[in-house]
Amino acid sequence: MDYNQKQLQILDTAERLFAMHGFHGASVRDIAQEADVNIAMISYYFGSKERLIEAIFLKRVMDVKNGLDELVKNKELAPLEKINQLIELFVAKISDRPYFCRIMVRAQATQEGVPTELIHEVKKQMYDLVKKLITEGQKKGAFLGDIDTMMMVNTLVGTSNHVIISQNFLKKVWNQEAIPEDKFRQQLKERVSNHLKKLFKVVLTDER
Amino acid sequence: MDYNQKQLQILDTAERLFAMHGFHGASVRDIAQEADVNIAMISYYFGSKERLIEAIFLKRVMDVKNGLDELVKNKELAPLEKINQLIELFVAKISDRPYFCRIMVRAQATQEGVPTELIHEVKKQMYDLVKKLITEGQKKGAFLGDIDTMMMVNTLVGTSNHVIISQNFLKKVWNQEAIPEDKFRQQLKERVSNHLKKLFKVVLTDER
DNA sequence: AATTCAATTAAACATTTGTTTAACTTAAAC
DNA sequence: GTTTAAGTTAAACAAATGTTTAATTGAATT
Repeated sequence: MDYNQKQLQILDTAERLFAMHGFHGASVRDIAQEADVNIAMISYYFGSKERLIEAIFLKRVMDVKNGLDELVKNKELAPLEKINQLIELFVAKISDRPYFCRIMVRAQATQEGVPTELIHEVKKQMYDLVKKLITEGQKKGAFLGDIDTMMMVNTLVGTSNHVIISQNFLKKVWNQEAIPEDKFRQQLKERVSNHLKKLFKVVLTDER
Repeated sequence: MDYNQKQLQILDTAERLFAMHGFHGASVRDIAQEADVNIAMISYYFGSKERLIEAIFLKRVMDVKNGLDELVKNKELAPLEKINQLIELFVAKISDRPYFCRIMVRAQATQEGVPTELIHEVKKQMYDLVKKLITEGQKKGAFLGDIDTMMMVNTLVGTSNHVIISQNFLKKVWNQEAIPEDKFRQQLKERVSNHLKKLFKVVLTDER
């Protein structure tokens, strides 16, 4: 789907406002005003508010899906290296799109007029990929046998999401309110990435 | 705060509807109708919609806070046992209150007219407690030295929350749609609890 | 029995909501 | 230069929103 400048303004603004105020909390008037377009343009281009958020989901979820697909291609890596790449990719994706991360979390928490099938599809893909990577590692003798794969995915996704959505709190509690926003985000991204890599390593293998 | 029957009806219904549709997605009319009370009773008892959700937060958050306070009292337990108790308590609390868990997750993801200070307060308490428990364990030589405490809390809270809010998805992907809701929830609760206990043990200590 | 005050109600209130309309502009195609 | 169609606009639409009002009920207290 290729969007023109005005459509992109609407999509970006809507993503931000949906993330910060929720689907029903962000009005089309707010979106139109902040995106600097006439209200009617939203219906004109996207049909309705529902279809607008659907467009946002389609745009972003496809991005994640494609990222996962690409990851599968790399064959010659060691099992743990593949896991590490997955962690890095996933953390990077949601760190770079914190607004969409918030929308996703909200969408999972409820049934807020959101394309549930799309979410389930990409989550399923995620689960299947991790399962495959861990099983492969086990067959090669690199990973231990007794592993709750599904819960490991929950830890990966849950930890990453939680760090993103509670950024403001972490900044406060960690006494990092002085440093600039971008720098803090970058630090957080690396820190959660390293944390998860260590976590998976110590759980999946015998080493530290 | 002691509420009468009608107030409790309102609080319970509002909690459920706020969780499922978001703060702005659940109208006071919906709440009044499902709680089987007149609309005006909500303003009469709680003042406004804002103050209604604040009352919900106050009710539930205090519950968690008190639970954490009690936990600190137990002194004679081994370091890992204390961690295990914390995990069990936390998982139990949010498993038994899935609606409020959803509201909390939404509230953290955004700024949806919610008492942010209250949330930050109880989260801070949680962080401080884990920090204390881990530091104690390290001093006693039971825990390893190189541990990212803050990220461990994120993993505990993030994983637990994520499991609760994506229950429906897990049920589907795990092919457990046949078994009754209560049984499934109980299974999930024990599974995530065990998963986190193993995780913390293998990260904090040298054993498995 | 009269008084008092909390509980309860239906109706009304002013805003805000998402969406549509109909007129107008722009610019490319013929 | 005319035609065509997409882009753009302010205004209007009905419906839904949170809150208040004013009247009524109920049951204790005096």
